[in-house]
Amino acid sequence: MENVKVLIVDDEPNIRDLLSTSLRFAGFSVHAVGNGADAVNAAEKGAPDIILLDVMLPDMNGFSVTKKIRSMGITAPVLFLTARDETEDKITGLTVGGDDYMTKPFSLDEIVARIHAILRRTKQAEIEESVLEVGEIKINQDAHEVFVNDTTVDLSPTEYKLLRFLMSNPNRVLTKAQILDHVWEYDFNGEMGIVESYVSYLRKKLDPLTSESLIQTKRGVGYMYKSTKSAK
Amino acid sequence: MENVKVLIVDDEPNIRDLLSTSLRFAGFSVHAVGNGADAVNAAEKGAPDIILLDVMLPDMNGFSVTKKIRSMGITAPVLFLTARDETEDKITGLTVGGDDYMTKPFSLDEIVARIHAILRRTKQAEIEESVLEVGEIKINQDAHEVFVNDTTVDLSPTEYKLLRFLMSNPNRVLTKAQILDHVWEYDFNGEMGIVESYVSYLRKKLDPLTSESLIQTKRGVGYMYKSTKSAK
DNA sequence: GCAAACACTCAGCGAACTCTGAAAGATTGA
DNA sequence: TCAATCTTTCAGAGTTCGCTGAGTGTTTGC
Repeated sequence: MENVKVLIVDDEPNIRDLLSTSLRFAGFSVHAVGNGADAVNAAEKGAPDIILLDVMLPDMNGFSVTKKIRSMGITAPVLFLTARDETEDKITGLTVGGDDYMTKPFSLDEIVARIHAILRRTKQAEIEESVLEVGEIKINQDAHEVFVNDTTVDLSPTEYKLLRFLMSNPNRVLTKAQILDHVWEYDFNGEMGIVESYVSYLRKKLDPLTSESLIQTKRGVGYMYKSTKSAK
Repeated sequence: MENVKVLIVDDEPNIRDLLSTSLRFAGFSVHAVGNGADAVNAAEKGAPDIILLDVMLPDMNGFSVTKKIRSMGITAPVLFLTARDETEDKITGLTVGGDDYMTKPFSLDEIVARIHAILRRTKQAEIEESVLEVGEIKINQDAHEVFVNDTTVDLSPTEYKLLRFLMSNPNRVLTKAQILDHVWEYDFNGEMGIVESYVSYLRKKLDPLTSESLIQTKRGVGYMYKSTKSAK
């Protein structure tokens, strides 16, 4: 999946930085701009594979940007970023074809997952796997389904995101701060105690079905999802 | 991994010196500045591989510095240094991408370990190994796990740090003062007796599993981790 | 509009950890 | 050999850390 080019369009520098840093680290090639005109320009010159587009821009709205881009023959899918209170129909009107949308504030892990999902859908002949299987647990990311030894487990959205983040970093200690930054929305400013709570919830649901406790506590450091099979 | 350039940004001269000396000794190429403006400048000119950045600076805070640096296209990971009591609220969003944070006061060994971890994560195609194996003992630094002849050993955080420090200087006598300076936080003002205590704890856990006592006492001098097998 | 599910906070308990001091043991030099 | 010094070990006080259940407010689905 190497060398996927992402174009980020958002007028808030904070969000732009957050996304740039985060997606670059996730292995994407990133270009970020702050308004619609630049976006059209960058889309033409940069040939992005996917576009993250804020719906509310200073010069033109996301709908106009998309229309302009599409009229130029650019078919890259668009992931719209929209405030939670935008009207439902306005959003649905935007998401045609391979497009999708996310409401602000989002969590970084979720954004990465969504991008992968979109790329998977558009470039269908893809090596990318939507199933994440580590140890005894299997996650179907398309269906948001979790299986422990082929038994279905019901998880709340937050529990699901937490588990997915832990499982995508097996055998590596993740600090509560890292977990908070990736799983919770970027403007969350509560305490880290919530991570403990959700780990507790997860264990209560998962442990009865597994042979050993899969989420380990590393006191003073953080948590680790353990997979005995093939370290690395 | 040679010739890694570290940029240190802290307004307290004591900390700056402490870090400079210590990191230089650890094999890094170091440049240190005392305020945000100089930091931005040095980041541009010096092309550092990693930046140690105090969150509280006289002229601008660490986030502004990061933002400015990132907007200049510099992607070097940042290790934030922050006071322990400003953690909770200010820490959110810090561990994005390859970035990380440490609370003051820190221990020097921990800082070095953290820098290595970050470099390992960011430059993924790296020779750097997260596994430290000397003699019969093996440490997986990602998982914070210790094995003696493939048997897991549970260590407390301090025991772990002490062992790691000893193992990273095999066949070399370390004085109690050195150990205190590297393993304990820099403002620790207790007695050296604590080193003796923790060596004792370590031996009690490790010796039953090894063929010979691995931590040797050099009376009147200090301690040494012995490795019969070709050091280095 | 109601009930169920969910997100989050908080406080209390128990366990783990850090550190100190003191006693017992080992080593050294005279 | 003896005394002084250094080292080891241990018990215990004080603290921190993590887990969990109870409770509140919010969202979701019927």
